[in-house]
Amino acid sequence: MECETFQSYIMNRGGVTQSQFNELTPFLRSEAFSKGEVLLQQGETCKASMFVEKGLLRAYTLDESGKEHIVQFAPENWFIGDRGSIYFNDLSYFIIDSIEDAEVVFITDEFIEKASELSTSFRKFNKKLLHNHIQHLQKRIDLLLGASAEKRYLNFIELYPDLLLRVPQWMIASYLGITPESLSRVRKSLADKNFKPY
Amino acid sequence: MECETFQSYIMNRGGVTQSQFNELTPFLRSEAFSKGEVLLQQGETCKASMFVEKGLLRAYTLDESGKEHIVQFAPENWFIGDRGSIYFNDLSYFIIDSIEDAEVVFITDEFIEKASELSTSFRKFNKKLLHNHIQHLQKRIDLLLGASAEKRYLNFIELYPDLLLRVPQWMIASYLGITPESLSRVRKSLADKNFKPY
DNA sequence: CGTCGAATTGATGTCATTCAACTACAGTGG
DNA sequence: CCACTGTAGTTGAATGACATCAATTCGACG
Repeated sequence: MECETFQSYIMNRGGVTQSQFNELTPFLRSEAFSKGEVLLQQGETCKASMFVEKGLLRAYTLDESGKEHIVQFAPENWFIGDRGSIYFNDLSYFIIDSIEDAEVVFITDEFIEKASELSTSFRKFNKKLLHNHIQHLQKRIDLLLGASAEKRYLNFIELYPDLLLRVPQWMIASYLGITPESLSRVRKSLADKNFKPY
Repeated sequence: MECETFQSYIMNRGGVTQSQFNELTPFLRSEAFSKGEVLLQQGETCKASMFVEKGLLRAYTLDESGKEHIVQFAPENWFIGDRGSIYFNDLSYFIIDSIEDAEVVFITDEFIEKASELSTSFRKFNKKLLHNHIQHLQKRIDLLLGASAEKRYLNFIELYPDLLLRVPQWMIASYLGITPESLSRVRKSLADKNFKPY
């Protein structure tokens, strides 16, 4: 069982005590995936959220023409999953796979319920997480509603400076909703204006 | 106190009993707004989510050039609010105003907490609402990542057939992330292919 | 009836896409 | 160790989708 990162995450940030955590371990399961492996296929059902201990995952869809649309990246300490599938038993809308070798902890609804029962501060923390997630998604929508390719890219750099170095450019393009060629041109134009991300 | 719609909403769908509801009424406040009135200004703090009893609200932002980006519509039985502002005390990112004369019930976090305490089924219901909201936002992002103006419009019609008749076209355009002129042309082209929404 | 905003239409512009060619580099097998 | 192959990234030219600007029509409302 490899959940140290998750353990310290919910202990430090979620206010869960050691003894509470011990009670919760039976509900946890972790698994390692290698780069490129698919954790959730479109059309399967997703049984749990996934917490990334190590590595980097992504959630994306495929359109009719086979193009990928990356909806979310999940590096260390992030959650990822298909909530429609988890909570409404829909078939998964997203594909989730790993961009780097990864360690993942599966967080079932059962775990969340149990933890919420044991710890008020976890309950509050979880609530904040959800609201934070919603807020984040809304801001992303706002950005997609009319910001230029350049603005989206600058925003991405600001939000995920660490991912810049870990994610191939064509995936960033897909996350931004533009083509790799366009992103390349945006970067060039920024370089010409001698903009330096790092 | 005008909360009949909300009352039947959380009794029928949230499984709250009459006596539980009675205990909760002290936490509720409702208010009427007329068309065009602003309920939340950008930069204010938002103290509560709002449940729409009657009428139609919208949440939007203004960009540097003064253009509106509509992030959400909220007709009867929908919630709207700025979660960043409610839960993290940020200044509101959105402006919320009313498109039609409206009756609104203010749902404070206190109310949610109290109701969750009183009723397990409300707690579950609320959880589902949140996850449903997240799923919905993710699908919207997926759509904005690369779907054509026409596809977005068709998707809008499918999701909100009722809103088609109530929301002026330029607001729909703003929700879709295109200009009113473009939407007009999309509609024309659909009409030429003799597409009929109703 | 006149006014004002919404919607349509046309002419033109701009930004991003598409398609194709080319470079760079990493991984594979001889 | 080097050729072969495949993928990422860049660049160019042509196209296309949507935006912009301007003019006109339509319709609601005073």
